[in-house]
Amino acid sequence: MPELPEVHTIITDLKNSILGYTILKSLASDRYTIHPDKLSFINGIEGRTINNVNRVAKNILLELDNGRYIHFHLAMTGRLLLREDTKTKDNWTHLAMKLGNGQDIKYLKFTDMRMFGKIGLVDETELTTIRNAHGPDALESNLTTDRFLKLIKSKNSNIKNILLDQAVISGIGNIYATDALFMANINPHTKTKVITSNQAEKLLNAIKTILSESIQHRGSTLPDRMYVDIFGKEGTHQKYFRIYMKEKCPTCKTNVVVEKISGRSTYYCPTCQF
DNA sequence: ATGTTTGTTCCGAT
DNA sequence: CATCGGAACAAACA
Repeated sequence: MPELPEVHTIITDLKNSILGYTILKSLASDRYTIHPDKLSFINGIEGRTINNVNRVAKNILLELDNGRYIHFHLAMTGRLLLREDTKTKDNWTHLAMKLGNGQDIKYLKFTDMRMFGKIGLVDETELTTIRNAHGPDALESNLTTDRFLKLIKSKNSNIKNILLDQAVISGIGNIYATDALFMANINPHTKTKVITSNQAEKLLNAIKTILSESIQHRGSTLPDRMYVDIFGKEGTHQKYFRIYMKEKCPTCKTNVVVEKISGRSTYYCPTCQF
């Protein structure tokens, strides 16, 4: 699924494409769970204008002119697609919205093959709940090494798990956690309690560097093409993966170890990461 | 057929 | 009561 850079790309493109557009009509599938329910969702969004688009962790929020927000989470296989007309048939479409600004018409669709994602209409209180469920954003400028160190030591687990825990620090997923640990020369099994301040600084820098690079590359699209931007185009950061999906360490050519950590494929170099 | 998959949440064990 | 780790959620592909 989309991690922070992919969601960031979607948010940026949406801001440039649909601000000031009104939701003229919407069509929702019966197979998908919509919060609070399909009818109140549709009644709550039709006729409303989109005033802003924001990201909270990997959540996408469209701010409406009635103080409420359309909430999307793409999970593993969700997509938001913006179409100029209705000719394109997109598989697994669970919500389609007709948008207009008095001049032109656009169609915004939410599709999700595996249906782990979320569609909802939330108020300010519910948005606060979503915000409070997440730790600081990985790219937040006031996230210092000291604060990062305290955060990762707040739980007793291995560093790979902690990086994926959105309640600790938000925005990082399996791919970027894997690459950041390689860049910081930290073995993914390392318990956070033994991580030093120097290691934390190096890791935080690696996280910020990798996420920023990926944003420059408009995110990563894996061979299954599950992530594409709102125009249906692939990202290019997969060309710049450091160790994710690699067979040999790019630094020392040792065979990369692939193993599951908490059910997620983790790649690391047994020589360079300790 | 079996094993994969970019995420999150819930439930059981400790 | 808090914390941790694995299973489950569902579908397509190799």
